[in-house]
Amino acid sequence: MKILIVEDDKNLRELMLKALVDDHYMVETAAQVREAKMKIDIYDYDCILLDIMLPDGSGLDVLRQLKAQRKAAGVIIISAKDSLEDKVTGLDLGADDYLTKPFHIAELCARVKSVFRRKQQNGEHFIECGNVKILPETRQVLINGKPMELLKKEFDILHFFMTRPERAVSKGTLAEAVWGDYIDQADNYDFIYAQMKNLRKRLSEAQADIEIKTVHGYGYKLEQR
Amino acid sequence: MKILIVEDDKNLRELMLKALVDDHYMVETAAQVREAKMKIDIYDYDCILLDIMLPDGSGLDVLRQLKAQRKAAGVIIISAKDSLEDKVTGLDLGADDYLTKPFHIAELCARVKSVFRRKQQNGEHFIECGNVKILPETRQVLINGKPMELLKKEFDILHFFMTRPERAVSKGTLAEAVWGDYIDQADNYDFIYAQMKNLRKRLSEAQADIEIKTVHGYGYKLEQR
DNA sequence: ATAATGACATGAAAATCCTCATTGTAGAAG
DNA sequence: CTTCTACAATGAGGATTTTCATGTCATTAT
Repeated sequence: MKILIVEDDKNLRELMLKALVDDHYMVETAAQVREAKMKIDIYDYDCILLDIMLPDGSGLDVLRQLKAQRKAAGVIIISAKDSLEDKVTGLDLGADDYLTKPFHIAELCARVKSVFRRKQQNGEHFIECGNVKILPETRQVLINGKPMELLKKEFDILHFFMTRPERAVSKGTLAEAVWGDYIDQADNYDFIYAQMKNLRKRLSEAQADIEIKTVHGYGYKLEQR
Repeated sequence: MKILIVEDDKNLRELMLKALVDDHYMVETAAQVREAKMKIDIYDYDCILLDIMLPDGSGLDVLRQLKAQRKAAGVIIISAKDSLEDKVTGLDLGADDYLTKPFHIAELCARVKSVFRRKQQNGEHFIECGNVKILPETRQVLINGKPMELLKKEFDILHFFMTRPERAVSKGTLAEAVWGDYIDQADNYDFIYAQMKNLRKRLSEAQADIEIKTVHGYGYKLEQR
């Protein structure tokens, strides 16, 4: 159970950190929007505690990136005073809960626990992009609601790109994510080309309105038409 | 870069936690021998900060388990007063550095950094068991110094067991580690049986003095003859 | 002890995945 | 605009991995 705390106030951050570590979560922290975005990009968190007023921007931007990347993390928004506006925008953007400063640490722990509880129950996780929907749990793919067959690696690759739609990804990153660590500094990427060809064929045959475009000299990028 | 802090003094633990988190490491903590052993069993850390005097036993036991499991984590021993005995035993057991309480947090950070530096340089990581030696970086296997060929999955499986010699491992755990998350609650384990057969054949043909025995109703276990 | 049941092993067949040789294409340089 | 070069796509073949059908072994019950 991995949590990211995004909070610029050092004292509060450490207070939260301590409480959650004591509750046996794996916790990381970020003090700024920039740092938070970077970490979210790299790691998958289960829950994010998100302050809105940050020195270099609004926490809501972090939330936007999170949703754009289709990350499944639960989000608890934390904001000074009860700025109704932020609360509404936050919940609109898909936050799971809202906590107003100041708050009791026990209250925080309870909210975190309940986010996890809800995440456990709603087993209907899915990722959608255009007319393509995938269900990671069962490794199923639906196009316009019709199921379509993908082989293991094909699914892994599609899943990878649907997590990062519209973003260019290098072949090295893709290889590491789908094939594992030991392949990272590969001398040739023929195995990617081969899988790409098959996956693209399947997507086009199934009339998906998404497409994996190549970024010459770099990698690939999933685009919606 | 993942660090585990094993320290029973709450204040010191949090001080260390804070400093290392600020240095952008991923940090987890344990207050007891029991907790530390559990976490080491499950996760792979790059560095472990290990207090010796703990409420439920000696930190040296944690170190022993670590080495028995052939984990690659660097270890910095932390001990009250400079008990020369613990220091010697610790370094004997393969600790990388030694720090005496009380110490400056800056000193700790410097030591951690240097452990990582050394780990980067020494590229000669290997795991050995009986007359079998494997080099994870290059995915090579040597038996009595003679190289032997293993296929990808075979290597992954052998590597997995050499990390946990003499310990029984369930098929579910093996599957999760070698094949990935989505396979965990598999309905049948034929794919394991198949790989097991091939790996065993190769090991016996190459005259390895290790053997993967089956633990009926549970899984497998690597034994040295 | 023997039979019955579930767990594991085995060899062969099938499916999947990767490699290779070849062809096509984008971008840079002339 | 043409040529050159590196990168990417393709199809076929080969290698690896998984599945399947069957046989063997361990454990429990009879």
